[in-house]
Amino acid sequence: MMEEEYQLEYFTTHGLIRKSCPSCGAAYWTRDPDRATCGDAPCEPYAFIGNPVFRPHSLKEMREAFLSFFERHGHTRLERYPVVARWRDDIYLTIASIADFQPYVTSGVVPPPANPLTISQPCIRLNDLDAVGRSGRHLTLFEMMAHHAFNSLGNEIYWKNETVALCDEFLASIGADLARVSYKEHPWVGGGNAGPSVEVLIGGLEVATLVFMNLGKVRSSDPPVLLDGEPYYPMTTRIVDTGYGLERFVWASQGSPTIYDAVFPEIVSTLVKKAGIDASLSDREFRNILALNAKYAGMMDIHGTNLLQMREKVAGIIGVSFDDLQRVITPFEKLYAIADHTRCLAYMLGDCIVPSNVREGYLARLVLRRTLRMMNELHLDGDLAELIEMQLQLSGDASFEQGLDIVREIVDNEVERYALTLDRGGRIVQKLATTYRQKNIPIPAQELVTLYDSHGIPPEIVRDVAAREGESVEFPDDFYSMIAGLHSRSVTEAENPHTRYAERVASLPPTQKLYYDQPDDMEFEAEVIDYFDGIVVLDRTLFYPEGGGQPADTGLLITGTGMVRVDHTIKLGDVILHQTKGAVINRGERVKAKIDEERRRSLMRHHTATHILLRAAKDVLGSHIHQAGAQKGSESSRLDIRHYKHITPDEVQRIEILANQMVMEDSLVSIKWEERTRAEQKYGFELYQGGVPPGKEIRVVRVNRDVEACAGTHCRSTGEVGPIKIIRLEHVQDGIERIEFAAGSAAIYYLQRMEGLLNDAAQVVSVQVENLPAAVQRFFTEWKDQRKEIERLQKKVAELEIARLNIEMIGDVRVTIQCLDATPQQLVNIANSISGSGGIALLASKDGKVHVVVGSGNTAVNAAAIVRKVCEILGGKGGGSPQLAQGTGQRVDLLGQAFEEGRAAIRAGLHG
RNA sequence: GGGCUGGUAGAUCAGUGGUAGAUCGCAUCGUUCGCAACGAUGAGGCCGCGGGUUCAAUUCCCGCCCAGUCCA
Repeated sequence: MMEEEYQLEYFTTHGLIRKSCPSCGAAYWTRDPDRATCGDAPCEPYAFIGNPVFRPHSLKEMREAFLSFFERHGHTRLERYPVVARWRDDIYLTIASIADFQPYVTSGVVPPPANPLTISQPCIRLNDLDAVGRSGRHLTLFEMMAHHAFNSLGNEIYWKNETVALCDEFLASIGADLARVSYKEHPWVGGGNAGPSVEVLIGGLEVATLVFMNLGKVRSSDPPVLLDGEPYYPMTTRIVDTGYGLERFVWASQGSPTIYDAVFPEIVSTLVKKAGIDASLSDREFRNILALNAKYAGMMDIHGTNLLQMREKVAGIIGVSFDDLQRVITPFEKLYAIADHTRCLAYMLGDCIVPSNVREGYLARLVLRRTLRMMNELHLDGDLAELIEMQLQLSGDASFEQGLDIVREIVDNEVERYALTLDRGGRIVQKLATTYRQKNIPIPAQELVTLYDSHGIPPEIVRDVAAREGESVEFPDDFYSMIAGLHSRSVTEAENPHTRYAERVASLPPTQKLYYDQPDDMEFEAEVIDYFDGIVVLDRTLFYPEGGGQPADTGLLITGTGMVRVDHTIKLGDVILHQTKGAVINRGERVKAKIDEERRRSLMRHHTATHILLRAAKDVLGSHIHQAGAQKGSESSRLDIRHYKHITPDEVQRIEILANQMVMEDSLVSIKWEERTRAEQKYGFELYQGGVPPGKEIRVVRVNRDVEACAGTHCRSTGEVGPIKIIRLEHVQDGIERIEFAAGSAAIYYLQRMEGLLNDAAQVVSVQVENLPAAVQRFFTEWKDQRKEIERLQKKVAELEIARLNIEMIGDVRVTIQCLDATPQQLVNIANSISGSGGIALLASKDGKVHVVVGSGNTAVNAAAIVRKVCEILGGKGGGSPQLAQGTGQRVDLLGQAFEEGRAAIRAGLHG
């Protein structure tokens, strides 16, 4: 980045000079001619610890100081956005204040909600998860205080000089000595944009970054600037993107050993007490170690793997043994991490994330389980829900949508689930440990992979459990890459089969979309603009193209010479393609068109019903209910929602009743195009249920109390929807429940079909429908009882049969060879009874074919061998154990001969 | 959406191509003033559902359902 970008008039007129840091080489601006380094870690240790650089502020005081300062200086204060970036489909969590305004405001498509503006935006970043609690400064959730100015041609707000001036003035307003502040030059690149930026440093701490976004990836006539080898071009919109770390300001204002002590003193002290380490805090030496560690830990670049090296270094610097440092620090690290994680979870859950194994829900679960593990390691009794609730209240943030009771329920749910997983895991590991101890080898790495991949048991836990069983574990360093290898597969991307038409379609004028203005019309006339591969392009159409979960319309085109069927309609850019079968159509021809009315009306009913059901589900289940997908059909439709447990039958009924009440209220459905930012402010991000539509304006559909951005066709009023019947519930995947339903006539058909099934079933057992459950229950019980009775009787019969059997003695062994009138099961019973007392039985029964059973109580005679021989003669097969064997054969007529062979074989066995 | 693991008695799980098992729990009896413990006896199973292979399937194969888990 060019040096002149940083030659600000403000710097030169306010006595700042440009210096170069001997440690890192970076250029920086300072008022202090004697300053030695740039002032950033690791060039300089934290100087503010024990020696604050601002007047003491609490979190709340600092936030207010910032926002009101910028309000006084012409900025409009904005409410924070949710930590889940629901207005974007490229990221799950809000990672910076500027993320609130991407992509449409930053690209200039949509005007900003205010200009200039100020905001304190809670952001979540999980990429340094391992450093949280250890480094003394990392957080999963932090508030990025910001002032933004969006400059465009003809609308210049302010640029670099004013930004730095505001920064200086704000720092001074909270008590900073400006002589200690340095501005470090630092070219910024991120998310397809770039520009010069300065880092604001004081007391060794970077407290803010001022970014001047003026480069983008959109090609222009200006020469490109190369950054990291990538070309960037000047933009017409230039954005002041500042980020002031609220927590860092608070920390620097208090000079506490770690950021955690400054930011959540209440939680930290609660946890210290709970963990029973409050006594050691009064020990001076102990405190000293903590403070020194904090001071130098900040200088180290922490990434999980080299933590131990870092610790050794710190131990060396502050002059204690590695083990002492480790012993003192470890519990505090965990405790700090818990303090941080619970606040992160409070915002995640408060902003309605549902923990699950997908998307942002997975991230919430990740943080939650990590917190539980650390609580467990510190032997913290007490429930997580309580801590999170405490964080929610301490935050003083009134904008959480989720109710406390549901947050508690979700957390308790997750805690219980994790306990179950670990419990189950513990048993599996125990079993494995026993197996491998017997073999006298350690548990192999492959087993660890299976345990983690299939059962979610992390190897650390396997090691612990195995150790308790006195068994060691083979824990390879590349464990997680082994896992990654298991899952690395090329993702086959679904290709839109119509993109090959893109070039041809690009030259065509946009199709006029009649279906929006005339949702009730089903017939129209139009001119054929183009015709190729059976695809008809019209100048205007009522055919709704597939999109937003609503299937395409079908229908007829009537030409001068005949009729053509439209099977499918799709949208490609601004052009709508009608896919046809049948006759050839000529360009320029006028056609009459007719949509399949019943189908379309049913689709509209189902679509409007989807909105109603979503609202009803939200009312019944809680404000975390979001649409996770939907598919409309003309027979039935599906609505997938995010929810943390299974919907109960009782809840289904309540949702159904509520939905139908909204239908009966027969309120008008209102549809209007609104400017994006305005709509977001008016209705919130609940608007985006079926994905985030592009563009400056969005189509806002209001159905009763539900308001969504939606491009589909809808009924005029809720009354037109007709009855809504939930058909079935399905658990699609963790955290997502599917509601399948029918609306209008489809609902009636469904009810009729169900009624028919009930009637048929009732008729079979000859009872009234009302009595069906009781009758079926009775029959089932009776059937079970009778089965048992039959079994008992068969045993009895077998006993009687045995008494009547012909017994011949071969040597001193009792042998029975006989054909009986009995079931195969009975034969088995009899044979068993005889072999049980040392005898040998060769039994058969005839029913079309011959069943043969041999029981042998004598080791000299192998029952299976006898059966094989006998069945072979009978033209069949058989086998079994030496004690009992069975088989069949077709040749009933050869039974006598078969018996003789059998007798010979038994005799041979006994005499052999 | 894809991969993997599992589904057997009320619970936890063995097991097997040829008569379904263990432990705990439960019931009854015994021992005891009573309880725990102990001893004896017993009840309790569509071996998830549906197909296929086989003389024979709880067991092998395919599909589905349910639960769990990892990765997108």
